[in-house]
Amino acid sequence: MRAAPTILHLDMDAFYASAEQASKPSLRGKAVIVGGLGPRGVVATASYEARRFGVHSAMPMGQARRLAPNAAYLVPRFGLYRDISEQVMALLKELSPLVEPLSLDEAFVDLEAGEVAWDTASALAVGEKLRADIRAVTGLTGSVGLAASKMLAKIASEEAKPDGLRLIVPGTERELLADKSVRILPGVGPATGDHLRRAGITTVGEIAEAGADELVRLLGKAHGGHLYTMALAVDDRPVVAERETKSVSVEDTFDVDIHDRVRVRFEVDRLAERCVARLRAGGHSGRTVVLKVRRYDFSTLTRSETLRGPTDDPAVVREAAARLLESVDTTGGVRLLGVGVSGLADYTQEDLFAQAQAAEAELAAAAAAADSAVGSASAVGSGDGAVEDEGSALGAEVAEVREAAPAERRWYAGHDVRHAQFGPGWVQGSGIGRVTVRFETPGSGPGRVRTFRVDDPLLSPGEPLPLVGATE
DNA sequence: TCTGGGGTCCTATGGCGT
DNA sequence: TCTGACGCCATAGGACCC
Repeated sequence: MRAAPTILHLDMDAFYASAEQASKPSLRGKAVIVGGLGPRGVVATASYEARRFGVHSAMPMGQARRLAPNAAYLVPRFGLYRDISEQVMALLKELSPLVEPLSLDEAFVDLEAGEVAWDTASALAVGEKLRADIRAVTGLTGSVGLAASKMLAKIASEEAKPDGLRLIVPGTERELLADKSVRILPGVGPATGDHLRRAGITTVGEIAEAGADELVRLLGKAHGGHLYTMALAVDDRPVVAERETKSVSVEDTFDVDIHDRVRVRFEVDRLAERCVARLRAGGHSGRTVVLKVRRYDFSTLTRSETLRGPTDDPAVVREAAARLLESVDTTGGVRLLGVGVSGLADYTQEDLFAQAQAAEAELAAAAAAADSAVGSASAVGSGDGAVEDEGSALGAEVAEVREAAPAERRWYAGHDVRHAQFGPGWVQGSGIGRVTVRFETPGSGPGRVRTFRVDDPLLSPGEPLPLVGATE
């Protein structure tokens, strides 16, 4: 660990909610909750005004609505957040080549590698200037933590929130950590926290007192050992700029459980297509296909299959996922389905060759399996045979469902729209054939609300407007 | 109105080759 | 030839993070 507090952690304050408040003047100073609005949605971000009602991230939306019935509820607009995030990351890259993004709203920066800070005074100056720059460029606030290691910089930014800066002076770390809950250490979640509590350990200081052996005994070699060193405030993890993607996955939770086997199969097909689209967009191919199923009772299981070579062929992934689905009991209903690909490889000609071979082999194997299945089914006559027969009928029925995809126009709460007469605004709510729009822009004052029919021809979806005046 | 979506890492287990 | 130790890989699950 270094001697000077030259690792910076930036955490944007209530990022999604703040971005929405910045683009919607009428929401400034109000409780804003961003998240999934369906019956099974959860809160992604709550504005600080909403947190006063007890609303927080990961809370079921229904509970949030009970706590804060008058808050504004919005669907996330990742495109907007990504644009803002890129502006912020660009500012960080001006400080140092070593920038490690953790998510859209968080990153570590190695200030020493950027030669912009070498001691407490210079680090503080860089941190304050960064906060000012972020505000000037994006109109949003971020909190900055400065310390001699990643762990402590992150703890510092957490304590600085909202809209603050905190520096942990090297040498004071252990003393500072001693009385804090074990939950502030990275890697200690609800399960590990409970585990430690049952062993009589609730503070970071108690971890340090317990000793390395005891921690390893309690939590295993890797986790226990790591936690013990963290508790001593020892953290040598470097800031890593480029991290390679290890897997790509997509998943959907359904508003109501799916029971129909045909529908389940159809959704798995769609997820496989989406997964491969993302895989290809990232220039990847992968060898292992993973199917994830969450059942009606929230029990979750995964099944995976490793192919002979990496693929980015939708048909290959779809078929592998379908085979995996065969081994899962879905009676009782399915709440969530997911398809992922791991074992990623860079796309190369060799991969292409291996993929073609693997696809052929898989097809041949599948054909052989189908033959033998049909054979044994007809031999049995009934019972198991009925299940297998349904399998062969699935393909045709799935194709039919795919044709019948409805293309109804949806107005999502919070999304930008444009009205031919009234100009730019955003969807405040919709239902019963009506959509309510508030006409305002980031630079305007709070705007007026008007209601239209959902099929009003003058109303069209719009693009997010820049938060900081592009016109001025 | 119970519990999202996209990831990472670790552990246990079992097969297989040496 | 049998057996054990060992390492590697595939698979499944769980914890954690934002």
